[in-house]
Amino acid sequence: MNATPFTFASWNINSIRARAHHVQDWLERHPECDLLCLQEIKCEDSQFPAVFAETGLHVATSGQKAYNGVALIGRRPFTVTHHTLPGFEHPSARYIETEIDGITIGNLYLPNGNSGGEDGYATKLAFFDALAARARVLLDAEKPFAFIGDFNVCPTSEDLASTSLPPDDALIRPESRAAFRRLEWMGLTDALRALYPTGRYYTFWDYQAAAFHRNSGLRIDHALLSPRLTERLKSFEIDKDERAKEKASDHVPVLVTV
DNA sequence: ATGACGCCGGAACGGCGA
Repeated sequence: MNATPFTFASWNINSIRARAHHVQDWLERHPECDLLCLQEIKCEDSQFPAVFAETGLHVATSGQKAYNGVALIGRRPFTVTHHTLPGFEHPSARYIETEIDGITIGNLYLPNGNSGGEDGYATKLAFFDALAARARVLLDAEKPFAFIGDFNVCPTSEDLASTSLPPDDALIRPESRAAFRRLEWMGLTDALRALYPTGRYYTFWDYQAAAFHRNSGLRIDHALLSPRLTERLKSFEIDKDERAKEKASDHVPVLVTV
């Protein structure tokens, strides 16, 4: 087994151009983070702030205009294996995958599923189907891997403040939770719950109605680990302090160390 | 409480987010 710790993190940044300084500051305060997975960069590849590459970091993006978009920022060079999720044909930039230090990491931004009616919701389930198919491929190859990012699902009733969502919201619909559980049944492990089986942990607080002040949050940013990576799991942290900052994203960073 | 807040595009305010 690899004795050197490896730390990877996920952060839905809600526009990288609006919050590049937060990411820079955060990376300076977290030298242990080898790879940062960003979601909702909300810009095209060419608009991603140059400051990261200019300061010696390694950047890969799967961007698009105005909406969605994912990116990887690494301390060391890495290889991008996929810029889209195989089998997910919808033209939104929601997945980028790398292999680094022998670990495959899929950085994902799942559709919210509340807009676009039943078609919009079907797109969310279609992403889950493609993700399960990708998991099958990686499991069969016996790769140590992780899916990390904004899953836009609260897996159980313990993963949201009781008044934060209406009962038919796409983040808590039974089909959404079943799709998440299906990945667990395939053998993937919800890294936070492996270490903290019970208790309320949130990664998102709405901008509205003083949600952070009231701790009316959601746990929707997750890391699902393959069996071989789960054996190596050392810690899972939620950087809640980031939410209290001026001009914060509505999501906070989560860190996994193996 | 189809609202609040905050991003984007494009230069006002609708679309989208969760």
